[in-house]
Amino acid sequence: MTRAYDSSTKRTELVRAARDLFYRQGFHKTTLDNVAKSAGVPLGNVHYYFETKQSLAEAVIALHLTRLRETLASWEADGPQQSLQRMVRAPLGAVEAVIRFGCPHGSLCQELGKLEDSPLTEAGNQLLSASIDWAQKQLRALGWEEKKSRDVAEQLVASIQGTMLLAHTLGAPEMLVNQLGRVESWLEEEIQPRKERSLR
Amino acid sequence: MTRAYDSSTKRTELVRAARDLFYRQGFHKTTLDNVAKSAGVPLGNVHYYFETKQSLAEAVIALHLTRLRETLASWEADGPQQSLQRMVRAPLGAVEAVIRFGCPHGSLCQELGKLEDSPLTEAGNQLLSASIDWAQKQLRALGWEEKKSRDVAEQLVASIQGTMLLAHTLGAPEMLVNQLGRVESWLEEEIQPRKERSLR
DNA sequence: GTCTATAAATTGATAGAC
DNA sequence: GTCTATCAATTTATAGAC
Repeated sequence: MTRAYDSSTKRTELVRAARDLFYRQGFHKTTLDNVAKSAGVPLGNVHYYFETKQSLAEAVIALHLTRLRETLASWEADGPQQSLQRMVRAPLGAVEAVIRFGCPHGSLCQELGKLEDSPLTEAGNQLLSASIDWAQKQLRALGWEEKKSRDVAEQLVASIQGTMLLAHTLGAPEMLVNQLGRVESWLEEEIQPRKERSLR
Repeated sequence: MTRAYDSSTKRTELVRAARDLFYRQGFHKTTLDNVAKSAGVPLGNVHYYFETKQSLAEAVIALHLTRLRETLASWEADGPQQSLQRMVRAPLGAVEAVIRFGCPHGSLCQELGKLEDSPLTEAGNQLLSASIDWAQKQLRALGWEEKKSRDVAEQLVASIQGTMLLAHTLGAPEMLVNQLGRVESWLEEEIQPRKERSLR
């Protein structure tokens, strides 16, 4: 079955369960039995919907991508600057999860990036490039040139990702809040520089 | 055997091999057989030196920490500002590895951070906190106050980590070079602000 | 200390009944 | 389509000879 959208409840439920478990335990540590149990499906039945664990992972990434694109689009209502601010603040909407498990996209990319010649590696990088491209688009909408908008978009996503990694590793929610605030201030300054910048 | 330093060639060789494989393949994907073969030691012999895979991982982290502290100390010769510059530039000394496998510390922390109540999680976070603490020490040596030096040290390490994650995930060495250059510029500006900052 | 052989458990994947 | 039962391979860990 190769439909882009599958109405099968069990298939959908398997992908949802896998996405959750891959986030909380990592891809390699999660077994098909874990996924099956979490989805309320017998182990053997998993292979009716997904030939291999890898193809299940591909469906998980596709789900991540769909959700991500929806989320990014939903941030665009009030103009580019507001959009970027929402991106920076997004992790604050799930502080506890970020502290316990890190970034769902970033941690998955780390893990999949170490596979050799796997389609999963390629699929995974879309999760980060989608965010960078979107951030660049916002900066372009502010009238920025190609090169500078790309540079700042990359720096922005890197800062957010690095902040989540640190706060997760050190188990420090207050660091997440504080450092995302600093990223936000930095971004504001990039967009609207003041000649005499006062310390906040 | 609980010696801090063990002259046993085979034990040392096992830890070295494990460190390398954990970096290139990840912790969960690496089997004890992989480690044994890479170290030139029979599988069964691994358990003479390390009771469990976890205790082997603890030794790997201890090795990382020892090396990291040596490296950080080696950067301190020419004053705080030079020290921090060396930290930012450090990934440039291993571009290919960073692109293929990410940051040895960051990727390990991501993976170990998802274990539940494991001593490995606690051990892993020292890899990042050691870098933050060291960076803060350099800023303190520049006369900075406690709070601001902590904030900037965290932001610096987060930026470097995020940059490595992005460049690794997207397989983009030029991004690593370019963005680390931007981090360096940002850091210079933080340390020696110019009233009228010219675009570089 | 070092090694071979193998146990014990896990896990991705398959077969085949219903 | 759904499920049970199980295979085949892998992998952590142990036993015991040398």
